[in-house]
Amino acid sequence: MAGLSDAEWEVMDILWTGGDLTLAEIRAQLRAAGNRWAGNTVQTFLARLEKKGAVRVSRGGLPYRYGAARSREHYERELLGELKKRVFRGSGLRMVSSFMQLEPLSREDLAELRRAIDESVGEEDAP
Amino acid sequence: MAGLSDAEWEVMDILWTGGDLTLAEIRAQLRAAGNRWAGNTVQTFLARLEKKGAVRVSRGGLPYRYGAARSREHYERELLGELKKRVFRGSGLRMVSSFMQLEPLSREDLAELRRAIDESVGEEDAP
DNA sequence: TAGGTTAACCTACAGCTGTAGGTTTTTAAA
DNA sequence: TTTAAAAACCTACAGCTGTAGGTTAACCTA
Repeated sequence: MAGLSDAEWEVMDILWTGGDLTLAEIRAQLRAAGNRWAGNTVQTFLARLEKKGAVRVSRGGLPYRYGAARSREHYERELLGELKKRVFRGSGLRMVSSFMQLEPLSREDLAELRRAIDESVGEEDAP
Repeated sequence: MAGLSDAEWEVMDILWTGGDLTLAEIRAQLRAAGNRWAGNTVQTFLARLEKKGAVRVSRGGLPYRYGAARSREHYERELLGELKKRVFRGSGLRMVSSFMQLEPLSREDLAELRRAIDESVGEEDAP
């Protein structure tokens, strides 16, 4: 209902790092990231994103300024939750370990991950 | 190009556990799993899945039998790879740790995960 | 063998997505 | 003040997705 499409993620990625931007600024950043859409394409996505509640448009003065209305984490959570349910039949462990099997992490990443786990366990132990 | 949609995952889930099944068997298993599609809906998805190369249809004798043409891992790999690139800007660590933050695992799962990590590290150390 | 039940096969249709092309309006510059 | 550029706004269209409804063909049963 409220998910983002591939192309919409690309636009939101700009907005999540950039604050409130004009169309020109968004286009410039997309180009810098290798994107080659025609100008109107971006506008279409911005309109759709506003309708979905993902983008907020400041209409005081032209050109308008576009900003993210919800955090990246919000959409990450949503996406990962759906993925977990749909593909990994509700098991977070299956998901994480499948991922680690299929896309092996470097030793440094593994070390960091273990730190994160230890932290998690620590939190659970806390009151 | 070759990804599965939500509904298609649901159908494939049956085929990945069931071997070569008839339509009636597939329908029964879907019903057992709580699915309420009309009969033809399943057939539509089977046809689309065959066209995509995900399902193999044995046409020797009626009723036909349907089976998975590619492994679940194949599609998991594809999906997670895309997710990693699109949403986590190529960082597996970011993906895994985001996931763990957003959908906390139980202590047992964390312990198991740590075992898996240790194993991974062990493998890396090997020749 | 005629009828009912399945399954195969064909068709449909609305909403979402990728990807724009026009048209109008506003603003800044000449 | 005419004019060009940018941006806003409207429209389009094909392919994918969810969700079926008809029609035909084949098999089982009475």
